[in-house]
Amino acid sequence: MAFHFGGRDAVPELPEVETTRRGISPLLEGRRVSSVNVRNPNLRQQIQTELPQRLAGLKLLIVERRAKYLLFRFDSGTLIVHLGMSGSLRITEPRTCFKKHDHVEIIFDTQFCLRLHDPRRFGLVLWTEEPPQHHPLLRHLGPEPWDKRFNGDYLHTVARRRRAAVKNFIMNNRVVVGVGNIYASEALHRAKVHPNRAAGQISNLRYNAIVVAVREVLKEAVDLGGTTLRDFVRSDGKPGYFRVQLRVYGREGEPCTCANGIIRQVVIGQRSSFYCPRCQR
DNA sequence: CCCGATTCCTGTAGGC
DNA sequence: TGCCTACAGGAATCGG
Repeated sequence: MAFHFGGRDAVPELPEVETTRRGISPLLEGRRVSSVNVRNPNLRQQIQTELPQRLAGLKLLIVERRAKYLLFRFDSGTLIVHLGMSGSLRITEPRTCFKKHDHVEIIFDTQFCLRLHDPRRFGLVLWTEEPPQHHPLLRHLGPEPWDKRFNGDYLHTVARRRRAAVKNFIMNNRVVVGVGNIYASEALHRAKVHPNRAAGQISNLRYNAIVVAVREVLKEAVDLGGTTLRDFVRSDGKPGYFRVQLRVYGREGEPCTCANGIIRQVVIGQRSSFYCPRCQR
């Protein structure tokens, strides 16, 4: 038994984090922590030295997700986990050989190991006893993409007088969560909006299209995650992490689906961005 | 407050 | 084949 959840080749964006949550929650919810092994505490923040004794003996109530954070809820507090750029969670049998970059292991009911694998160590494992939504890392987060409050009017209002590129604007966690670099390019292409356009100069109507496109591309990816989960079970763990068919990302020089333009790659906010100069205005 | 630049890190790809 | 460099990206942080 060895199921992989989360990014391997793929950067864990919101759909990958949600897929991870759906994969691990039925196996772990209701189980009690037997022990915790921290092999390398040097992640984005150093793992608290008291984490193992804090978690030992606690019963996991539920695994939730907020933005790209996984929230492991216990009676007395919450374990906040972020997969960063290269993190993945895997459930193994105890005493399975550690792979390089397996940094943390939580054993449940002495038979289920949850392991964090994270080569670049931008991930995060953090214990908090305050409500997680009050934690400094989470308290300023904007709405989830499927929240009713995330709509064209909202974006239009928040963007007023802002001169940042719309691509950076929708990647801003305070505006809306879960839109990473890849899906930002994809969503703006679907909405036919130029990624470099100033956020404050976009109409309500176009912001409606952006909301629809963000939800569409994220939902397709979450649905693909469902397929991935079935594949994990069937193929006993080989990742095969599917991504939504990307229409612009990584396709510089290729013809756009509109058949009129050639996809361009530019740098916006220090990040690679892809768009079609003909159909995105 | 807003926004651009910088920083963390390592696997991978490309040049020579 | 191997060495070197550039690049990838989430998000906190800093400075203007």
